[in-house]
Amino acid sequence: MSVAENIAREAGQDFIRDIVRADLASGQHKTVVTRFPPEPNGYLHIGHAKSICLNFGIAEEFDGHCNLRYDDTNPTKEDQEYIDAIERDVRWLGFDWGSHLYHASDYFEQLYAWAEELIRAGEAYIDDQSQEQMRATRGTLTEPGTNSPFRERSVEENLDLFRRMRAGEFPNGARVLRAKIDMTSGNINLRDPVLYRILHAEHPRTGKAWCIYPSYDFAHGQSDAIERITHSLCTLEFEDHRPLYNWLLDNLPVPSHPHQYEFARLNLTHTILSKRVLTELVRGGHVSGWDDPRMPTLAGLRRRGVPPAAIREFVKRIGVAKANSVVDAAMLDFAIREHLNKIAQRRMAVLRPLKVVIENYPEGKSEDLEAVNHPDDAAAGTRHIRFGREFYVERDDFMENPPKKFFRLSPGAEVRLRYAYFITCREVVKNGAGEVVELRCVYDPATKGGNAPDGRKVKATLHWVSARDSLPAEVRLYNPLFTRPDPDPGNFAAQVDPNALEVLADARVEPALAELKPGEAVQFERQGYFCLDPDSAAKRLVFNRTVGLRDTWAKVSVAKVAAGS
RNA sequence: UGGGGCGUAGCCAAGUGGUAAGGCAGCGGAUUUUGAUUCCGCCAUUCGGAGGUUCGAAUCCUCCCGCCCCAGCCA
Repeated sequence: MSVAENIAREAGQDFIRDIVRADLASGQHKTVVTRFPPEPNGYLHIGHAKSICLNFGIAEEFDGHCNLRYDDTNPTKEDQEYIDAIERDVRWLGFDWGSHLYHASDYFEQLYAWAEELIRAGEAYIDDQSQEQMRATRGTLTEPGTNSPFRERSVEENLDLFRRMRAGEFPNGARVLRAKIDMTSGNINLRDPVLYRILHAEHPRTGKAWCIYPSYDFAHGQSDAIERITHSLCTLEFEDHRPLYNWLLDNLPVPSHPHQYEFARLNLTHTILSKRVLTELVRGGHVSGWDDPRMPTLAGLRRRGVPPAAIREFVKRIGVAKANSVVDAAMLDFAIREHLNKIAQRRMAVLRPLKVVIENYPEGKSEDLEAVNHPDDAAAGTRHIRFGREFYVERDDFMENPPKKFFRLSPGAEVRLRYAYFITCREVVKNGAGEVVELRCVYDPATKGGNAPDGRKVKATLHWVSARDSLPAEVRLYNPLFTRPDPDPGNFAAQVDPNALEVLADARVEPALAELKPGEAVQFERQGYFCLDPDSAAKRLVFNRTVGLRDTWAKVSVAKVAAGS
């Protein structure tokens, strides 16, 4: 097997790659050219990641190239902010369009010329009907439409009107250019679709040069043809547009005839992948912004600490097919953990501190202990952590009246402090309200490092931080934006989980964390993977939880509560 | 009810006439100074349903059922 074949096989099998492979094998195409064509009207989300990985991935695997093309045909919805964000996010995901950056707006002049040709050929006409009239004469899903009274205008009149539309003589909505196809077609896209509309709006790139703009259908296929795209990949809802896509390419003197193929868009449980909804989430203040770590946007995932490689791996695992589906968010979590487990160094941090005093540890004494940075990677080295008489453990690691199978601290129980000593809880100190505020314990000096010379075992190892040397920090925990796995896009606001963000303001972390670099992933042992949030400052560390560790105990304890034990 | 698609395990998904890959989740068990990781094992006699063709059908044919998309001068 050749290297290229190996790579292609590695890349996985899906019906689109099968088509590409077949086209290359048959000589139908010598090279493959794809494109990722976002409209700059919002931020990219993980659904786009599927498309990006598909388009750029295929180009890479088959030694072709992929264009980044902005489908910027509707200036009323587009913005430079989105253009910048899209480039940043595609790059971050790990893809490079090289010099192949294009815009549908680059082709406005050519598109206009083709529209005139269509008019000259008698294949398009100017319709003066109002939007309401057009809707009324378009027919319904089951009834055919009827021809516009303006359908038989002369070529001369159509040309004159179209030029005057361009010249700005008419207000928005006064007239449109329509293709003359078939008002009785079962496919509504073929019932004389609108090709150009009047929009007196400033375009982020062409400014005020135009007041008429091509529709998606008139721009997309021709842009593909201009760029000599070989495989134009889009989502299922465009299947009905393919006949129109082909009609236009067949009726215009385009330089190439690309083919459109459709695949199912990504859906994920516990979130909504719709630009409309995400935009409303931001504008309605339900989240802090497009990069809120609860958002499924690439910017949000990045801020949460999700590595781009994990997203690419996730996309690879979910495959590409035509069946509508909803992928379990647990699959994304798995891909994130899998990657982070390999690269993240381990540190100790106590999210909800509970003070512990070792009564038989000399007052004022302290010692340095060695801790490994990564259990499976000796090259990651070690660091020193300071142990003393007083430190903090996780509140959840202590229970005064533990249920069966609770291995952690409780009165009389002995546990290991990671890298330090075995300790036994002797006394529980409570405040006036009856809340546990401190634990008085004793340690076994012979267990230094965490092993007992007499071979006795302990069932739990706890993480901890020194009371004197640890640093205060804020830790932000993120849960799914929606509690229910299948939130309703029509009623999303009411379904946003108010507890999706949980802020722990009094966490304590080991001093080494002060050196963590922005964007660097770290594992807080026994808790999960974290990263520094941009809100973090030298005096005030702020961490985001990217994803928690698998937690078998949490499942067991929840089951116990449910069972009433 | 017109047109276009899609139904393989709880979820994603291979499979294209030769006797149901893989992953996630789940469940057991081993190892473990993270209840993590790792490792091992289990998890569809059946492919939306019913007929038919065939030595042989998830794959071919017929009918039926279910789900998704389309009636923007959005993309």
